[in-house]
Amino acid sequence: MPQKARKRAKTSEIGVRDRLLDAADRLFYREGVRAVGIDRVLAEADAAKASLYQHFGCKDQLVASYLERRTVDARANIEAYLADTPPSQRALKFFDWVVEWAESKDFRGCPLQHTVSELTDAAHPARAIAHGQREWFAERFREWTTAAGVKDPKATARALVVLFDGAVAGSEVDGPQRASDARWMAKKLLAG
Amino acid sequence: MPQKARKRAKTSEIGVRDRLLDAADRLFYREGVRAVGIDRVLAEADAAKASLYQHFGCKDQLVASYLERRTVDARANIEAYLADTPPSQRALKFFDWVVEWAESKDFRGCPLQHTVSELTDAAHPARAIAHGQREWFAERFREWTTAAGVKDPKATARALVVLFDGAVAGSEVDGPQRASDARWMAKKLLAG
DNA sequence: GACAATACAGACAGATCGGTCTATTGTCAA
DNA sequence: TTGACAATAGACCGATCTGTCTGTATTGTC
Repeated sequence: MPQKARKRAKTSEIGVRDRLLDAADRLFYREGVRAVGIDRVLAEADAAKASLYQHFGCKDQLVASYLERRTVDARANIEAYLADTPPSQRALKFFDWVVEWAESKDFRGCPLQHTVSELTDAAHPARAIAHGQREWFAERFREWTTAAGVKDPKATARALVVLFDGAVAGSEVDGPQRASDARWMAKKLLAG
Repeated sequence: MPQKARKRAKTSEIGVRDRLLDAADRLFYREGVRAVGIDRVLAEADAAKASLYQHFGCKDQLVASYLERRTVDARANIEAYLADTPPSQRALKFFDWVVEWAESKDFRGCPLQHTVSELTDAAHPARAIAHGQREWFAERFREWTTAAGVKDPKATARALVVLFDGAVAGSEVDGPQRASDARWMAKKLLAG
C-alpha cells in the first residue's frame, strides 16, 4: 500500500494545511489564481479535497490565506533585512531588497497586484489584505523618509511608493534592470 | 421578427467584427481575459458565435486583437496629445496624459500588464504585442529626454519607464493620486 | 481493543468553458 | 428570380471548474 508510506512521511513532517498553503503559493504565484484549479493544488500538495475544504472552506479563502501569509512573510523579511541599517538610510536600503527580490529566480511580479487585478469583486477578502499591506508600506516609507531628514518627507514617501510599484511591475516584464533603475532614482530623490 | 430590425440596425451601423472587438475591450479590460468567457462577449456584442470564430479563429486571437487595437489607439492618442508641445517638454507633458488617464472613469490599470500576468504561456501572441508597446514607450522616452537636454538621457528615460509603470499600477489600487506623485517626481528628475 | 479525529481516495453534481456544427435569415448582385 | 454570401440562433461536444458526498485508512487517547 503506497498510501501507508506516503501518509506517514507527510503527516510527520508538515501538516496538511501548510502543505496546501505551500502548494497554493507556488501555483497561484506562478500562474495566477484563476488559471490554477483546486485539483492542481491538491495534486501539488498531495492532499485530499476534503482536507482543503475542511481547512479553508472555499477556494476564495485559500487565496486569501495565501496572500495573508505572503504579506506576513514579506514584512518579517523586510524588517530583518533592514535591522542592521540605521533608520536614516533604510529608505534607500529597501530598494536593495527590491533589487534582490527582482533578481530572484522565481520572481514574477507582485502577488497582490496580480490577484487584485484578477478578482474584480470588491468584496473579495483578498482586497482587504492587499489594502492592509499597502498601508503598511506607506507608513514605513513615511518613517524612513522622516528619518532620512529630507525636505518634504510625505511627498517623498508617496514618490517612493510609485518607485516601488514601478520597480516591481517593470521588472516583471523587462527584468531586474527596472528595479535598479528605481533604486537609482530613489537615491537621487533622497539625496536632493 | 425581432431579428430583422435588430440585424438591419446593427449591420448598417458597425460591422460585427468591430462590435466584437468593442465588447471584448470593455469586458476584458474591466474583468480580465480569463474571467470573461466567449458567451459573455457574444451577448455584449449581440453577435453569433460563428461570427466570432469566423473573424478571429479562437479566443486567444481575440485577446491579441483587443490588445493590438489598444496599443494602436494609445499611440495615436498620446501623439495627438503631445502634438502641440515642444519636444523638450514632452516628457513631462506625457505625465499629464497619464494623470488624465488615471482619472478617467473606467481606468483600471494597464491592460497589457494584466493580460501578460494572466497568460503565463510565453508563446501567447499577446506577449509580443506587449513587448512591442514597451519598446515603443522606451524609444519615446529616450527621444523626449534627449530633447529635454538632461544630463544622462538614457538613464533618465529608464527612470521614466519606472515612473510610468508605478503611476499606472499604483493608481489602479490607490487612485489617481499615484499618477500625480509620479508627475511630481518626473518634474524633479527632468529639472535637475 | 474501542473510539474520535484526521486525512485519504475518488465518484458525483451542476455549471461553465472553448469550440464545432447545422440550420435559418437577410442582403446584394447577376 | 436565383444564388452566393454574411450573419443569425442555438444545439451539441468534451473538458474543466468548484464544491459535496461516501467510504476507507491512519493516528493518538482512553
